[in-house]
Amino acid sequence: MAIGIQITLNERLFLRDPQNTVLGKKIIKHSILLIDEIGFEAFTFKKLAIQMSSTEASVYRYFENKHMLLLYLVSWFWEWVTYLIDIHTMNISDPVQKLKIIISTLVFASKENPSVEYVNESVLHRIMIAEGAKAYHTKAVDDENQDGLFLNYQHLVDKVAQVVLSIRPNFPYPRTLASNLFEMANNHIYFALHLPHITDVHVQGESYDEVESMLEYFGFTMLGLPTSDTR
Amino acid sequence: MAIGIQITLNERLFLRDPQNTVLGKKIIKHSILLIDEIGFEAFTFKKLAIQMSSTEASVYRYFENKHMLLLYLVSWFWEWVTYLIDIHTMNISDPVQKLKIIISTLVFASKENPSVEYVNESVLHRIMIAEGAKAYHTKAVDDENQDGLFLNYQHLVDKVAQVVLSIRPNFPYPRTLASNLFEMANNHIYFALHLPHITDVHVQGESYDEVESMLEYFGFTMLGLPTSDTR
DNA sequence: TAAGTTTGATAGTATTACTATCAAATAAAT
DNA sequence: ATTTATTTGATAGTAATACTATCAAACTTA
Repeated sequence: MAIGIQITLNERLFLRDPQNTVLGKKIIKHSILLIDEIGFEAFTFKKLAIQMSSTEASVYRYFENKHMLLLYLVSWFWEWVTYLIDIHTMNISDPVQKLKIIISTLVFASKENPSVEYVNESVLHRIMIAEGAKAYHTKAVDDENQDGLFLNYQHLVDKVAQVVLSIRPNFPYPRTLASNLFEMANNHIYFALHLPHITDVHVQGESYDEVESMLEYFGFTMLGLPTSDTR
Repeated sequence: MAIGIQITLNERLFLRDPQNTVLGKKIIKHSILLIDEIGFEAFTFKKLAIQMSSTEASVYRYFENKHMLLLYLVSWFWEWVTYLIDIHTMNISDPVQKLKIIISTLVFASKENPSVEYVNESVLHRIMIAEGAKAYHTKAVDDENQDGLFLNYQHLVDKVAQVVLSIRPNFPYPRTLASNLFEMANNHIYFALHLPHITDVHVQGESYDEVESMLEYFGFTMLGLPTSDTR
């Protein structure tokens, strides 16, 4: 009797809904762990099947290929972040406060733990940071976009853009700012860990405080808001 | 008697320097065209060999694998952008003007045509936009960074960060701003072309004027500079 | 308890990602 | 001008990847 949040995803992402079956959930669970461990390039359905004591054919009954599985995980993540943002900003009316909460939710997505026992959100967050960009950098983007496979991300960007506009109705680039905050969040955690020369922030373990301050500084400065900077 | 700019790259990027031989240059030339055409995932050394009327084995004598070839192209691109920025800012002393030139160089990299006959810069720019991020999103980043395979990009970020600091000596995130401008430039061209919902800019053909204005707006606003916005 | 659905087991194919070998062509050195 | 060295092409081969197909066993639902 898990509380179970509702994560509704585009049906074209999968051949058979993994959320409906034991095997499906096992696929999600182990794919997250395995992609994190060996990286998306080295990840194969064969290896996944072995690790979860199933067979390649069974995995192929749920996902067309590993790219679709990645797309599924990415959509799941954005849907989940949307959910977190919604519950955290539910009773907040001040849009500036909302933006602050959005930023901290984004950065600390890994810390939250909803009752979806087959998804390790902390590991999924790492996958998003390391592999997320690959979901939309393919020759099939246009078709996939046509099929609505990126709607979750689009809606989230939309939502944040609305907050931006309610802070500064004349801000000329609300979606750009919104998506940039998302991209920066993941990028600069990655840079801090692997290419420290091209960022100024540091992370130790899963403490992303400096990333949060940095995003607030960028977002707030862009909107002409005072930056607290008390850190 | 080509004028021939000097593009010096880390020797670990290749097994044999492609710039030194006819076959090497052919590999660079055709790999750029083929990656652009079919995408990096579908690109193989076999297909490349066929397209350039050579053999798989010959290509493998120059590059360890296609990932190293991509790394080579990415390094080449950043080295070339660095060169362009250097010649364009050579006689400019005002750092604000310098930043402006950096941004426009970045965005219009595809338009410039130095005398490197085997590199189609316009197509390479497209590859950077579509595939560039894959160069550093791998499990081997740390080793490759250790080997200095990302130094070109790092140095360029460094250079821009210095300009940022000469405009605002106390700006807390000079490298972050610099790398973000680079990432945004490519990302938002890509978004405009493929995921228009998550950006505000538009591009038609290879006209990136709106991207340039947007980057100026972001960069200048972050540094507390007036934005011209006359467009 | 019969019918339907899902999974496992196994097999098979085309392609990918290489490595190895050797002869032919080309370039460099004497 | 000819030996020597280097580069390329041609071919072959192997292990892994990315699938598809088939059929029986297990499990669920009616």
